[in-house]
Amino acid sequence: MTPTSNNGKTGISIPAATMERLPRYLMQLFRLRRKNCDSVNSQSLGEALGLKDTQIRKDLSYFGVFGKARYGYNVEYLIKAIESILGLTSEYNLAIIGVGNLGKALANYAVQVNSNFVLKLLVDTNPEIIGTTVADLPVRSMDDLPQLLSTQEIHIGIIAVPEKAAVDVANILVEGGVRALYNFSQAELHHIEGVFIENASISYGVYKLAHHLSGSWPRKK
Amino acid sequence: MTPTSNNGKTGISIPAATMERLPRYLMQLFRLRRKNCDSVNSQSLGEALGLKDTQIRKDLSYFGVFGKARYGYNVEYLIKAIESILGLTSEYNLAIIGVGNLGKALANYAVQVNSNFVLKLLVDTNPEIIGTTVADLPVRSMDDLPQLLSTQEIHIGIIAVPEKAAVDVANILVEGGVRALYNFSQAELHHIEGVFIENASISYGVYKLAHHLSGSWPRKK
DNA sequence: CTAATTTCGTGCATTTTATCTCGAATGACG
DNA sequence: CGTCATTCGAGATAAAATGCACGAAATTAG
Ligand SMILES: NC(=O)c1ccc[n+]([C@@H]2O[C@H](COP(=O)([O-])OP(=O)(O)OC[C@H]3O[C@@H](n4cnc5c(N)ncnc54)[C@H](O)[C@@H]3O)[C@@H](O)[C@H]2O)c1
Ligand SMILES: NC(=O)c1ccc[n+]([C@@H]2O[C@H](COP(=O)([O-])OP(=O)(O)OC[C@H]3O[C@@H](n4cnc5c(N)ncnc54)[C@H](O)[C@@H]3O)[C@@H](O)[C@H]2O)c1
Repeated sequence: MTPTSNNGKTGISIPAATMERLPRYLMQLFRLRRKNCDSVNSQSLGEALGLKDTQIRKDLSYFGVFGKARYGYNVEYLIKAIESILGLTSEYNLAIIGVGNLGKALANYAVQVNSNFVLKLLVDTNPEIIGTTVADLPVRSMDDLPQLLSTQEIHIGIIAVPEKAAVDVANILVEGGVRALYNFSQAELHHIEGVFIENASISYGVYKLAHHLSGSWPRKK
Repeated sequence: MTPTSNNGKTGISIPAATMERLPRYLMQLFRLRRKNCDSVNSQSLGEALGLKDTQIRKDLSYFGVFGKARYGYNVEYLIKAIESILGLTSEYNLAIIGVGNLGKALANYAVQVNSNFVLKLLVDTNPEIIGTTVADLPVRSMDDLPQLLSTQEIHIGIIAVPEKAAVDVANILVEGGVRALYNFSQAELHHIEGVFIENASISYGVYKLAHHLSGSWPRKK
């Protein structure tokens, strides 16, 4: 059976909460692979992620049988399976708009995360930044962006510009055919038909920590 | 009644999901304040955040009565109320360890987010970075960190160093009395008794977008 | 003043999610 | 080769979260 098959469970809708957890499983599996672990059981995987073992088994069971009794899950196989479920079978081309501090950090980070994400384009307006090389890519001018988008397909546009420029940048990307935006600016990007927008929110974590320090944040088991 | 009071609902435990949403409400309220909106109703707040209006009313009702019929919620008052619930009444001192690209971005960002977070300390090991000024603060040497932590109280330690240095940095911070860590490195920080650890996860968002592009991510209504 | 209308707050039904439980499969070991 | 311990898979059950529906409060209009 291929990792993608659903083990005959057609029609069953996967809980959204399960889908949200899959990337976390994947990251932990990558860590295990780096440590040369061949297999992992639901209990230790759960401990690493702060989840109950039954939670993990149930999540994975929605997609078919991946584990073996008395052994657990094969790390490599499970990585392939989850990548397949998440649609990481094909490559995704990334463009980062705004190569300031955050843009640079993201550019360097993007190449590490997963080989399915390929950084293709870095764009800025600042003449001092245009032409420099970041993460082995030249920074291009914002003026050329529409033309660049017509030449190569960009799947995900990462917006790392100041708040007031974000909406304009988003529009240019969408006009150029980009269907998924990852917005790091504080701007509020309104919903655009047919475009998936994900907002990064580094501040939420700080709020959580503050609340923890101030009293008792309700613990998730 | 003060915004902190619980309207007589003592003993009722607040759903974890509600607590997770409060920071999002707060961010949206900040946006509205910047646009000089005085009031907002549950419906428009819900639309902006992709939530049902009833969800928002229910969440807020756990903490008491904040709204008025036919008017909605006073933005300023609701900000104060949520800040109070989240423990943002006192100030929190931040230290950023690792002033590379990400550290710099976070330093500049931290000062914008909320005046309750005060960036106090920037630390690095690189001699070329030590002594430079970022976000109006001098970058100090990592060697001095233990001493610096004994001089001033740091509430939240933000870790923006390479993966292999992260565990050491975490230990030094904890030994220096820091009780909350915000980890941006890919390292897995094991649970430390009495310390709250929050892991940033920029990659999850990209996985989500990839899955969306590859098929149909289960929509949250 | 009264009626119409908006929008809140909340009890309760529904839906979704997490956890418990246990049979079955697997491999270790004598 | 049979027994035993372990770990999975998944149905049943419990818990949590969501969303509906309606009464109450507040504002506007006539
Ligand atoms: N979401 C988060 O958690 C988080 C964290 C840090 C920073 N940020 C945000 O990310 C953004 C960037 O932060 P930064 O620290 O890198 O700022 P920065 O000023 O260092 O970088 C912004 C870059 O965008 C470029 N730029 C400006 N207008 C542009 C345009 N119209 N098109 C293309 N490029 C343009 C600038 O030349 C600059 O290089 C800010 O909005 C900041 O608030 C968000
Ligand atoms: N979580 C995310 O989404 C995300 C995004 C981008 C980067 N990152 C991670 O953040 C980290 C930093 O990224 P970056 O792009 O800023 O890298 P960078 O190399 O530009 O910066 C790292 C800085 O840490 C300093 N440093 C190294 N060892 C140190 C130590 N022991 N004590 C103090 N400082 C030390 C270095 O001198 C350097 O200035 C990396 O681990 C990267 O993977 C995470």
